[in-house]
Amino acid sequence: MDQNKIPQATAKRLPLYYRFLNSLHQQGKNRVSSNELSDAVKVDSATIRRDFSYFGALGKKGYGYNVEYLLGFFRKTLDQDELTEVALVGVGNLGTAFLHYNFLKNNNTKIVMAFDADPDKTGTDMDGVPIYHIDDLEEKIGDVRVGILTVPSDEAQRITNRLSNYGMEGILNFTPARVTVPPGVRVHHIDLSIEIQALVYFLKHYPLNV
Amino acid sequence: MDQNKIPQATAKRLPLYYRFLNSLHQQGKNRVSSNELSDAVKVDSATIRRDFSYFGALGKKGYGYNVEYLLGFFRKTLDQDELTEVALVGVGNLGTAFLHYNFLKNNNTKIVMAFDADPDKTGTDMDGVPIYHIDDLEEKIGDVRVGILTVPSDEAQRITNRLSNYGMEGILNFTPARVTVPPGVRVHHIDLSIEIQALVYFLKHYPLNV
DNA sequence: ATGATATTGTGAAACGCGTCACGACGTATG
DNA sequence: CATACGTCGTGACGCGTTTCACAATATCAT
Repeated sequence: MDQNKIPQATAKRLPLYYRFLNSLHQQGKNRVSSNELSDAVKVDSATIRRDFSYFGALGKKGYGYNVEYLLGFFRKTLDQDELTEVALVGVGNLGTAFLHYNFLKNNNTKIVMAFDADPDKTGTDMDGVPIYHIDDLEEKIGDVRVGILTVPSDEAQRITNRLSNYGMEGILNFTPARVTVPPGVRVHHIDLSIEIQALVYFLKHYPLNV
Repeated sequence: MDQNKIPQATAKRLPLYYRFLNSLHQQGKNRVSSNELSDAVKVDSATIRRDFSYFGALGKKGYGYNVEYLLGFFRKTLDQDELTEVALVGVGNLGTAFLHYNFLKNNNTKIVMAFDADPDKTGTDMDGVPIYHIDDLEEKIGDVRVGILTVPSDEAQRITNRLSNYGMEGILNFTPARVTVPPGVRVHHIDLSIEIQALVYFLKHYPLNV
């Protein structure tokens, strides 16, 4: 587990690099410099070089990085070969957006089932993903260890309890509720309304240097 | 503009505090300590105290914070900023989720118009927000300076160009595309697929200390 | 009143991260 | 082969943020 040394900030950028390297590869490019990459992904080139350097010396001075080599390396590092199954809870608009989103494209995660409380939605498929009733959560969940929470916020804690009681290890919480979980469960919050407010706040108070 | 002194990290937490204080107030609670608050919003209590301290001494030692007083204070601090109007581009599932979301609740931003390329959607209202055709963007946009981008990713750059040509200052980009903008335009990226991959990566490589 | 208890506000230290700047080293060219 | 050039990898620095830890001070109970 020597990857513990990789900074979290770097880890969050890896999928971005991977995705872009893939598209480079498809374009037939087999060489790329940190500067080109920087233009494309909008990350400072020094940051990119430092990020890569955590994995060792992947590039060649005076040349850059070999796209194919880098891709192969990241594929292994990011475990792109093993698929992670994900369950989605709450098939509202946001949940539906996720279901329609093609997570398999350059991606190692797949939504394999969804849950909702609305009987009109349950029993059906959406883009090949079965939608079960929320009452059947425990029965259907199986080995899935990662969940996406897109339910109304007053349901968030209750559903979270059920998920974590059933061995869920990671939850991506899109509700504004700050849920409490037992130790060992990792929750990431994405609070859309806060993101907008933050953008507005920065615009007003932290003008870009132009 | 003395809020320039407030750290960005603090600024991003303010809406969170405000939202939770509101719910405390509705529960009739009139006193809260940084530790209680910490449990609820999952932010270290020392961080909360430091955040509050940027606004002066709001609490009482040995007692905590008076909920009503704190609320009143934040209301002035946050809401004295007038309402910010936002335009949404791309009324797919994700865009629809935003339109249905009540951004006015404890919030100083409001989506006032939306755009889409689908003639079936344009000309109608959604929760009181008019949906115009994307071709009328320049004509309708008016003074709006903040945009939410929920279009297909291969449209992202083109729409971004049109928005920034028309004086847009802030863009919240939900597409995976990393768009290029003129100087002076601020773009925040929220990349849903990266968020999932990051969660999975952390689960595998950064086990929680249990 | 008095002592026990609770909780703030904040210096100071620790941390994580991004950026600069440059030596090292490989490639490209004539 | 020699020289010019390009690009990496990284030591060092600095900034913004979090966390520690505790004096100061208020409350609470008797």
